[in-house]
Amino acid sequence: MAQSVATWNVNSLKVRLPHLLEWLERAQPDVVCLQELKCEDSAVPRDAIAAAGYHVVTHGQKTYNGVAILSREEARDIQRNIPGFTDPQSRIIAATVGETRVVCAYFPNGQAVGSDKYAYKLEWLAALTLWLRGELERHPRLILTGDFNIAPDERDTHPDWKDGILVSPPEREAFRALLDLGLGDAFRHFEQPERIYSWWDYRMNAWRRNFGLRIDHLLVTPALAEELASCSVDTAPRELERPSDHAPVIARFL
DNA sequence: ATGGCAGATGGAATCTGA
Repeated sequence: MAQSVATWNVNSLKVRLPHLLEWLERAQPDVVCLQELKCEDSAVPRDAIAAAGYHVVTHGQKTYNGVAILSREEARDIQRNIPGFTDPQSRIIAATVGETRVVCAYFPNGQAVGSDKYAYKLEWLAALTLWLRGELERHPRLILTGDFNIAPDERDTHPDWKDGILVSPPEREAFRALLDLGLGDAFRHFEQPERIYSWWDYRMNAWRRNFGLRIDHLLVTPALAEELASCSVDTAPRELERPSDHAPVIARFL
């Protein structure tokens, strides 16, 4: 099986490619789920990814969204977006790697509580949950990972973070509904230091103040939870020049 | 401190992100 699975919202695959390649070399993940490629499938730098030792499957989109799964072992049974949920935005790609079903997701942001985009976010979350209920019956070894755009509870926000989008009760209830399907938060499977986040706004000197949110997650079924060895945020890439505003999160298995 | 940043598009100003 995969020994490690990571997620990283790269905020433009084109701009972040050097960071990605450097990180693959250092962290040596077996599976990497990427979000916000911001490019079409035809613009994915496949040669550079192959040279780094990874297969890649993508569900790209021009300008916004776009997701990919990189894997040491070739991915199979690839699915794009949620069946039966018509969505012009490329937010999901799922595939099987080894014995593990990997669902890579870029959850909608929602913009502001009460907005049209917020309504879309909640509809999308409901469709995702309904779909996953069936997927979990077929795949005892499943990992749902990506940029959830939800900070699950107060531990996942800087103490000064006020209410609003990403932390509203309906969003947190939707996150809870995913856990209620039988999934566990890999990060919370372990004792963790306080104030660990995965995203920091480019503005406000947020990174230097650690004014962040933990919104990038890996949720696993019990069969995978039993094999978890660690789960941590790797903040090193956030220190680089022209960083993504998200840091990669990686789960390692026994 | 919720802005003032960053990326894409297109070739300036606007949209989106979170």
